[in-house]
This record gives sequence, structure tokens and C-alpha cells, in this order.
Amino acid sequence: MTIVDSADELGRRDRKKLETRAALEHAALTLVAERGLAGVTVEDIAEAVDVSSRTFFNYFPAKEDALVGSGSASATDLREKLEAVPARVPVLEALRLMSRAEAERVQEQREQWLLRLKVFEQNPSLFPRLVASGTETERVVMTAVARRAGVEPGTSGYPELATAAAMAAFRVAMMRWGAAGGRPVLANLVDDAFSQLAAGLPNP
Amino acid sequence: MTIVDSADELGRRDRKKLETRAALEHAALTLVAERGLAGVTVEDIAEAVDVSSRTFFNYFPAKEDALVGSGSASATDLREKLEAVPARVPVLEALRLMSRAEAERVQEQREQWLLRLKVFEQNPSLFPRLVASGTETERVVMTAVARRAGVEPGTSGYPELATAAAMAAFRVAMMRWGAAGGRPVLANLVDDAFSQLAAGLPNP
DNA sequence: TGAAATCTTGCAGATCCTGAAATTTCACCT
DNA sequence: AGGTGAAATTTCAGGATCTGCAAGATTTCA
Repeated sequence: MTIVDSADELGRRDRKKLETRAALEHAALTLVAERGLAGVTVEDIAEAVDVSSRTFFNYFPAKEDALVGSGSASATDLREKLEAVPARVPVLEALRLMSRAEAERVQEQREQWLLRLKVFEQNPSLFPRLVASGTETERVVMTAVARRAGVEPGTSGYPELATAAAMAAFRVAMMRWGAAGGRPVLANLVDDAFSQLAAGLPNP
Repeated sequence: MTIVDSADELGRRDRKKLETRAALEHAALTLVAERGLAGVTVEDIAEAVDVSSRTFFNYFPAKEDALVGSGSASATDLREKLEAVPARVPVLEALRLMSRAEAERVQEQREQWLLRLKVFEQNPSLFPRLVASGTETERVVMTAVARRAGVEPGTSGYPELATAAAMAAFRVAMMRWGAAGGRPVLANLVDDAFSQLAAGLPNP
């Protein structure tokens, strides 16, 4: 006679794991926002969540990874979004639609993302990590792009370039969104960036 | 009666510094190429150059920075290259010319760059660092792009996007170049990537 | 030559991160 | 209920990274 285990067909165990992970991410973000990256140790973060610091490393390979967190879309997630677009749609347009879908996910976690962006702004040394976390993602998306475009990866450079450009467009949209306090509709900023790309980046 | 101090009007002191830095970079690259990133400690690198490990940290803030080294173009260097292009040239074209100039610099240090690319390929965790080192550079170039385009940074997103796309184009060209063993002419690959960008990344 | 600036070095120490073993928690089955 | 095995957490030990600090060596310059 247990209370209905709402949370999406997950046992107590997995639910706790997600909880712990989320708590660690949140603690890391708020603490670093207050004291700066160097002013926060892994032990501080772990203590705030009341787990051992060793446990922290069971969840994240490095301190900074808790700040990037699972915020960066998982590779497979993005790939699915891309593959959901009909094959007749041109590559760049498909990447735009994928990015829009991702943008909605970000808007859903508005507060968390604004905090994250603020932390990144205040600790520029973190910015690389954000891109870092995108590396694996970029590889997966790039492969999907190559298939869609019907070319082999590593020959024409087209899949690599299109993917990298799309990621850059999304990143720029995110930065504008964060800089504007999350006021604009992110999807519009994404469209904006992709329009410029599709037009060949002519002088404004 | 000293041998002509060739090296560009530098005293013995500064010459030694440059030597030490170059030696550390070279030792780091070759050692990591042999044993992998985790298989090499800072002490190993320092010993190979016969300095103390403390000295290593006087030159580089972190182990990985010795691998990126000064290889990544200095920000001001790139900005100068960009500003050397007449103002009437469109932004994207100016970025292409800047990249071509940089490409020549890379070709001049062919062996070092091929080794670097190989190390990056074998240690993907380093890739972020490379981008990292580009962050500051990107900011400087972006500012110059904004002035050239006659827009304020942080409003239209154009300077940010154009710069990010150009960097991506250069990066993709570099990867293709490295993957092909440094055989193609890098400048041609750069032109290739920029052509695709300027055309709006149409399906190939 | 002698003072000033700079570089190197050893040392102490905080923090990061990992492996292994002990302990606890949880899911599942009878 | 109670027992069992898998998974998560913790404790512990230890190597590696990186930072101040102060002493010693080297270079520069007057």
C-alpha cells in the first residue's frame, strides 16, 4: 500500500539518484554564484547536499561538470530531434527545427538556465567546459547530419561545418537570451541566428 | 665578444625564457603522444627539460596548457590581421582573409601542428582546451568585427555569430588538414569552408 | 663592480580525483 | 515479514595538481 510512485515509472532508487544529482547541480550553481568558482570546494557542495565528497565524484567526474550538469542536451536526445524532421527538409532547416525543440526545453527550465548563464558569465574559465560538454554531442549530431546529407564524414567537411555552425547559432541565441534576462522568446532568437546563417552572413 | 645575439633584439634572459617555454611545450607534446595524457605527470615534463616542476607552473597555469601552448594565435595577432583588411571588404570575406593569413602561420610550423592535432585526436578530453584558448581570442575578434560591421556587440548577435562561424570554419579546415596528414594546402581548405558559409550552407 | 630586477627552486599545504574495501540502502522474492 | 543480492554510499589511503612564500641564483643596468 505504497503511495503512488508518481515520477515516471521509476523506482525509489532511481528517483533518489536523480534527486541527488539535481541537488548537487543546484548546490554547485548557487554556491558558485555566491562565492565564485575558486571559493567553493567539492566538499562544500557535498556538504550542502549532505553526502560525502566521494559521492560527488560518483556523479560528476570533476567539479566543473556539476555546473554544466545535464543541462547540456544529451547527444541522443538531440539526434532524435534531428531525425524526427522529414528527410526532404534541407539540412540547415532541419538543424534549425532541432534547435527550436531544444530551445523549448531550455525555456522549461528557465530559472536554472538563467542561473547557469550568470555563473558562466561571472566565471569565464567555465565557458570552455560548456563547449566541452558539447563536443560529444556535436560528434553525434554531425554523424546524423552526414547521413542526412548523404556524404561521408571527414571528406567534404560539410557535415562538420554545418553542425558546428548550427551549434554556434544556438549558443549565440542562448547568450543573447541570457543577457536579456530571459525576456525574449528563445526560439525567436534561434530563428534569427539561423536566418543569418542561411543568408550567408551578409553584412547587416 | 659574444656571438651575435641574433634572436630579434632580445637579451639573454628573454631568449632563455622563450627557449624554456618552447622546450616545455615540445616535451609535453612528445611525451603525451607516447604515453597519453594520464600517463604523463607535470614532473615528467619538467624533468625532460631539466627544470623543477614548480618552474613548469611559472610558465603554464595547468598541465594541459602546455599542449595548447602558444600555438593558438594570440588575440591581438588575429585582430591585427583582421584590421589589415580594407574596410570596404565585407565582414565574412575579411574573416576569410584573416583565416588565410593564420593558415600560413600554421603551415610554417607544420610538424608542431601535426603533432598537436594528433595528440588532440588521441586525447579527446583536450579538445575543449583548444576551444578554451580560443575563447579570449574570439572575444577580441568579435569586438573588431562589431566595429567593422558598425553594430554594437550584444544587440543583433551578428558579430558574435559571424565570428563564431568563422572560427568554426577555421577549425574544420584544420581538422581536415590534420586528418589528411597535412598534405592539402590549408589555405584551400579554409577557402572551401568559407565558401560554404557564404553560400548559406546549402545541401551539398 | 654593485645594486636592482627577475627567474628558479624547494617547501608547505590546500584541493582535486581515484581505487579498494567496508557499510548501508533498496528492490525483489519466498 | 524476513532474507538475499545488487547497487549506492561511505570511509580510507594516496597520488597528482596547483598556489603562496621566501631563499638563492642569474641577468640587467648604472
